[in-house]
Amino acid sequence: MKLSHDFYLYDNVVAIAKELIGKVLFSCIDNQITAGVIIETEAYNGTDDRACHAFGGRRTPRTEVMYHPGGVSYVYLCYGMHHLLNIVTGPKDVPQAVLIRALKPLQGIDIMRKRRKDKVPLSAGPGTVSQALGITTHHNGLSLHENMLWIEDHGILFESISAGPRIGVDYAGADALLPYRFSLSNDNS
DNA sequence: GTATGGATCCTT
DNA sequence: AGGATCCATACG
Repeated sequence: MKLSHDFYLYDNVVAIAKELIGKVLFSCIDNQITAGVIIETEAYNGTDDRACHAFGGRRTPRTEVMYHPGGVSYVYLCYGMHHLLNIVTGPKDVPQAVLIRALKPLQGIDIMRKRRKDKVPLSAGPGTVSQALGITTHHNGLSLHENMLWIEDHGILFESISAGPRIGVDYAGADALLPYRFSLSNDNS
């Protein structure tokens, strides 16, 4: 079943980023259901996090959705060509989000391969995750309690989850070193 | 209005 | 190791 409102509203994006490892992300786009187990995430922790788009309270048309109550999508274009999928968390007006960086494909794998044009990896790396699921900026601001994009708890537990610095945020100075990236420690592929 | 650079991916 | 590729943002 879908994760509850409370799961997303908890005011601790780092804890949520870790808890999302092992949950199952679904999309139903163009009448095609695809899903995968979340195996890598990163937390972006509000106005005090230099790596966060909402650092310093920046509120623009792009970042607006991060200020919504948790439980909606935040999709934006990176490097002019990659759509990156984030999950907004925390209370209203607290701009926190979790970047989904990698999935273990679970359902609709043929569809995912087709969307990826048979390239590998199928869904490891934030740009490829969105592509495999059919996510674009058109899917920004979707509620995860509806039937286009949602996350379920299938009771999957992993023995050890490792934390480390986030990828590609060197510009964030000391904040780039924070252990806000979570992934599986050992290969369970 | 212009300028700048990025939460990346893919091929060499 | 480097090119692709273009929007969002910041600045004037």
